[in-house]
Amino acid sequence: MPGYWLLKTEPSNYSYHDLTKDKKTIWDGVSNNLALKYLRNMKKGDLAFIYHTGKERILVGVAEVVSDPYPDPKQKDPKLVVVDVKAKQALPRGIALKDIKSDATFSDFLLVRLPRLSVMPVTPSQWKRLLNLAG
DNA sequence: GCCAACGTTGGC
DNA sequence: GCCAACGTTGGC
Repeated sequence: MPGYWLLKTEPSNYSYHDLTKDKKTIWDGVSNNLALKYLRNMKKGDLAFIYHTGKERILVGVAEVVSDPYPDPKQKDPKLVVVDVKAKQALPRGIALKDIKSDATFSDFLLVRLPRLSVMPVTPSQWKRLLNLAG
């Protein structure tokens, strides 16, 4: 069974659209310790929601993790890991942050609990419910 | 544009 | 090793 994750990105820097265009990218730039810990727990074949921060605040698509975590080749510090991700599917209907926040089911969701975390796990039941909401 | 929450830095 | 000051993130 694959693990489920959520990856945040600022769309003016790198959007889900960019990922669909690139097909595949290196998910780098993560420096927060907790976020790095989660990154290190990823494995090839896991799935991740892509969330747009900033003006959009919408869950936009699903990506597949296509590598195990490895040290960022552009960094000297081996703790700074990255993974390769590939666009899988844009969500038919994006899910706005406010809809997630107003849903009591998601009161434990880390996206709500820790607003500044950029990489986080998603439980299977959260994953399923979000997919349902997305159509 | 503001500010709360959190992380990081640096003086002690 | 503590903690005040500062910087950054991201929602509002």
